[in-house]
Amino acid sequence: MSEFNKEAFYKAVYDLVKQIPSGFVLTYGTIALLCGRPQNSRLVGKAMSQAPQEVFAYRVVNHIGRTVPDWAEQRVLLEAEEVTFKENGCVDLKKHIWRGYSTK
DNA sequence: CAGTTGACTTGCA
DNA sequence: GTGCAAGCCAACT
Repeated sequence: MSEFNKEAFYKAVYDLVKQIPSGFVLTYGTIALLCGRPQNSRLVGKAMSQAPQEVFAYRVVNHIGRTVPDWAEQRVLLEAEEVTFKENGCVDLKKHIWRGYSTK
């Protein structure tokens, strides 16, 4: 039976986010996909909301590069990591999307 | 225990 | 890229 533990998913998300190098970002959908739940992108966000400070939650953005609805510090932290932001407030995913899990 | 909400994604226009 | 609608699942009310 395919029992899915939220705890395992959360741990996988945290472990993955912790591995993100500076200057790179990842989308919730990508994280959810790598954790084996492409449809649970919301759970990734929910996990991040409960994530401890030892997790680089600020390196996680949504699929257009938009930051968290109510987290002004995130942009500052990303800018400090040489992450470029566009005038519309979106991160340049084309340059900063992390591919460490699958280098081609 | 049913309904609403949310740090989201995808598809269509 | 932007806007609207539908889908998805856990947590909250």
